Amino acid sequence: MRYWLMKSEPDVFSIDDLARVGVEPWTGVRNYQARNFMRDGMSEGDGVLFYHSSCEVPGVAGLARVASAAYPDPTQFERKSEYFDAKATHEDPRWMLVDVRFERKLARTIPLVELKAQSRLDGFALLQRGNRLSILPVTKAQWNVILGME
DNA sequence: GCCAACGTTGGC
DNA sequence: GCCAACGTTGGC
Repeated sequence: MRYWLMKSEPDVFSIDDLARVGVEPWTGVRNYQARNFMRDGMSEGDGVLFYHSSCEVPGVAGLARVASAAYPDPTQFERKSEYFDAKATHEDPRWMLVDVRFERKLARTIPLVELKAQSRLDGFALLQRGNRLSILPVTKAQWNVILGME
């Protein structure tokens, strides 16, 4: 089993939204590296840190699980979608996604500033310079450190 | 294949 | 709102 961090802007889709729907297809990823993590790295049952970005207190807000293998993101074929991609075809889909299942909210959001201050998280992909990826790998050790900060 | 221009992300 | 970082696009 592997571990991941997935970013979401809570104004758009928060951990509470995930709690409400239960399972959410992770549509709209349009970055190749992030796509490759979903397509080549993720397996059903993997652990997910649900991260709130671009908000008052950015940080890890909850836990989720990968709930499917990767499959083509249907929004790439929807002409009216903001995620439409004219170069994608059903025969040769360009964008993939996984389903994400709510597990639980953390007792508190663990703020980015605290993650940065935790020396045991040196090397954590989220904290590396200029990182903008919306999906990142997390080691088991990093996972345990972060949950220990709850 | 290079690289300038442009767009997006996301913290602050 | 600013700006650093960096991915993508497209001309050449």
